[in-house]
Amino acid sequence: MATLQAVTGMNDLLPGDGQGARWQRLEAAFRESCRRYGFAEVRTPLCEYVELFQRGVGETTDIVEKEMYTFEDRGGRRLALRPEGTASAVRAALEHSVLAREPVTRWFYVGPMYRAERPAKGRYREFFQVGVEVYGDGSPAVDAEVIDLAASFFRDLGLTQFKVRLNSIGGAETRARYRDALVAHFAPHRDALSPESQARLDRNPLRILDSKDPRDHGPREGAPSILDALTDDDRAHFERVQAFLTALGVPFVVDPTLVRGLDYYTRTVFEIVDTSGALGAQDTLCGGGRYDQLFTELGSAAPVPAFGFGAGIERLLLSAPIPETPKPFRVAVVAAAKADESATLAGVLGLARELRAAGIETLVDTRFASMKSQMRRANDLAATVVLVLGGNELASSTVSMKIMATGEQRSVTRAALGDELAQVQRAAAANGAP
RNA sequence: GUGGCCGUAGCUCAGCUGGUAGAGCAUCGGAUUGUGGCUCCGAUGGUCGCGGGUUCAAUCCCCGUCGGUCACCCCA
Repeated sequence: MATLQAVTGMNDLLPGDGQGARWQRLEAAFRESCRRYGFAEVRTPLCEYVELFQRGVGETTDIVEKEMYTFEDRGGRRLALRPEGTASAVRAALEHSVLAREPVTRWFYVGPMYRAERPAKGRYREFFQVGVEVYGDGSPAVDAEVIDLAASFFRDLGLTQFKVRLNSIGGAETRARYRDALVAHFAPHRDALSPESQARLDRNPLRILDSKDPRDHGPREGAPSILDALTDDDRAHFERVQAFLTALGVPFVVDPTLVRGLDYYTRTVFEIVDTSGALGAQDTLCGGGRYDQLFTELGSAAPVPAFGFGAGIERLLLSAPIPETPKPFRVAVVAAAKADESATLAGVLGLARELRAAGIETLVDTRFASMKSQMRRANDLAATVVLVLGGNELASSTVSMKIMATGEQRSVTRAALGDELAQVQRAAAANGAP
């Protein structure tokens, strides 16, 4: 390629393609949900020491093993672009002893994440996530409340076709037991498994369960369910999560094969998948769960229960019918190109500054181009009103005010302009949407 | 990372069995010498993704490469 281009899998968002407003509305809706549920924003660097993700997300996960952007800084330190948000947030909470100051921490974040995967629809190398985290409260009520937050946020975006999938992978004891049971089940079928799953059998047998390779379907028949391996405590926790969700009226389906690809999860795991088909294979809108061991793994002396989720903005935008924003009241000031250029443009700038100081969105056309051209541009930019300033107007301290919707135009004195515009704005608001 | 499909004007695309390119929209100008939208007329705009090969001749066939897309993998 002769011309410079953006890095593979990383996108520009340009004004005018209609997407910027949708991003802003989505983020606003998320912040509003977080406000209602009592979460506050945390911002962390998008770069961390590699070790954080190795210890936090897990050495053997695909994310850490083959998808992380890592590099050395000038001091030879090993850094990584964050592949997800939770490890950084926990690091920040620990580093600043946040839980020494409050019993429960509720954070949300919005920002870019980086994974060097092959790009596809709804999957990019730089992608944006929103997410929430709760630290310090191990109650199953937190699990249900946060899942409710996610579902409620999605409904606010106008999403109706989605499904909450829920599972419990228990704590360390449960997982050790279940791992043994799984290995015992799959070992006799080892040769029938896909090559990937044969490797998983040794490293992370749980992942065989959600393999989509048809070769793994047969051996999977009759495999033990993790739900049967839960300890009494883990089972009680899971049952209470379900009871709380039912009480909240959040529909969900329990799927014992749901396993997440990050090592830090314990007990509750969930994801919300899009069922509209708008996303193809990348149908996971949001994923999360409980990670009661993560603080300890990152060096916390005391264990801290934690729960959270992350959701992909690009994917939400692909399936959310976020409506267009209504047209704002907007004034364009235009120079009649017949008078003296400097005097007229000075007048245009002065008038525009006056309007802007009054809080009115004001566009100027300083090209000193033909009236036709300027009017056309004002129309393209969806100006509600165009104010024309030329030799005549300057001489008489007036402006020509044209209301674009009706084509009506009249001369208005500078003194009366404020009131006249306010009147037009009221009329436009009355005519326009809601 | 593996496989399939696709890369032609700013955008969406057409281009026959190989003979060096077109439309619509957009942009600019004019019809309307200080007035938008609709209509009409005109203009600008392309190393046919890039590199190599076959051929008298390649947008077209072959190979490579870059990018996109779909599936797998994985995941948000």
